[in-house]
Amino acid sequence: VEREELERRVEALKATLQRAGVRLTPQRVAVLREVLASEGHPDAESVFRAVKKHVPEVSLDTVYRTLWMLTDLGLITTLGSRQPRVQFDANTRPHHHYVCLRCGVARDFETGELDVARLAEGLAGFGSVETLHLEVRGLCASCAGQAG
Amino acid sequence: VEREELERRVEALKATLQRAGVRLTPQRVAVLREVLASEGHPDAESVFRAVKKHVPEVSLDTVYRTLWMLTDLGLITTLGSRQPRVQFDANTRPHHHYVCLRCGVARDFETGELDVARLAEGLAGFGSVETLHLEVRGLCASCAGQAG
DNA sequence: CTTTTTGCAAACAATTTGCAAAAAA
DNA sequence: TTTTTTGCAAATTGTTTGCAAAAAG
Repeated sequence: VEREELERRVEALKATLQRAGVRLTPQRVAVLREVLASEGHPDAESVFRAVKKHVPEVSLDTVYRTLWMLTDLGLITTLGSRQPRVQFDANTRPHHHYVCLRCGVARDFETGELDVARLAEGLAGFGSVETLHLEVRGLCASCAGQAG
Repeated sequence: VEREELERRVEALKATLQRAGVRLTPQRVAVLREVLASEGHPDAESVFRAVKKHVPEVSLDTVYRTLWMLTDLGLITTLGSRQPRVQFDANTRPHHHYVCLRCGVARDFETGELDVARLAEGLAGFGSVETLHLEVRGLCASCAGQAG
């Protein structure tokens, strides 16, 4: 991401946040600039380190708060499931998971959609392909029935 | 899973473990029976509660140790990535992740393999489909280059 | 008997929270 | 000047670890 394009995205995000009624503090602007500038998939700590270079008095919890706020607004996402505990799975057949965004329940399903061989071919430049994990998230029937 | 089929699986697993040189303590047998019996995707705590009914003196850390041992042997798996920290992602385009099993580096990729509409159709019984997250795990080129 | 495994209690690491002071609107 | 946000420090939560006693082979 080149500097000019980055600034364009920062300004766009700032506008979106203001429209959402979010106060633009220097800390928040610094955090969002760093996430947008990050090539990879930074954790809170590394965003924190990057932000501190420009706003030395920032605290780690503000970085967390800002990152989750951006996530809640759908402006960034997180890798992996957001379940706080490890979940084990004794199903040894190849399968995938449907996870409810509200109650967290996870159900197994199988699909013929994924051609492992074709995927592995496309990803050959990255490395070997050992396993595939498809997670579909949505509102489960039971949760959809309740208000919300 | 009916009782008879369950016992068959328990015995099969016990045999596998012995072949792997693992000592069959009552705690371990109870843990593996509970994981096999579990319909869903239990966390360590709920396996712990179930095991305690039969082996009251069992401790939570033994449950963890046993579950991870089964995982290491490839006999069960875990849901979600096993990264200890949340990773944020500012890439707003629909994309998927290739994650290295050794170094944990995550790279984005896109694919035309997944037909969201068709998937949503197949999963209609579970609930709505909001997002898809495909995670491919393997050994990245850089890690494959090193010994191991 | 020798080696591994257990239960306990304490340690850990990532993340979250309560709150008074500081900053935004 | 009213409301939100911050930084700090302490709390919380899920998981792991060191160790002496107990159990497995």
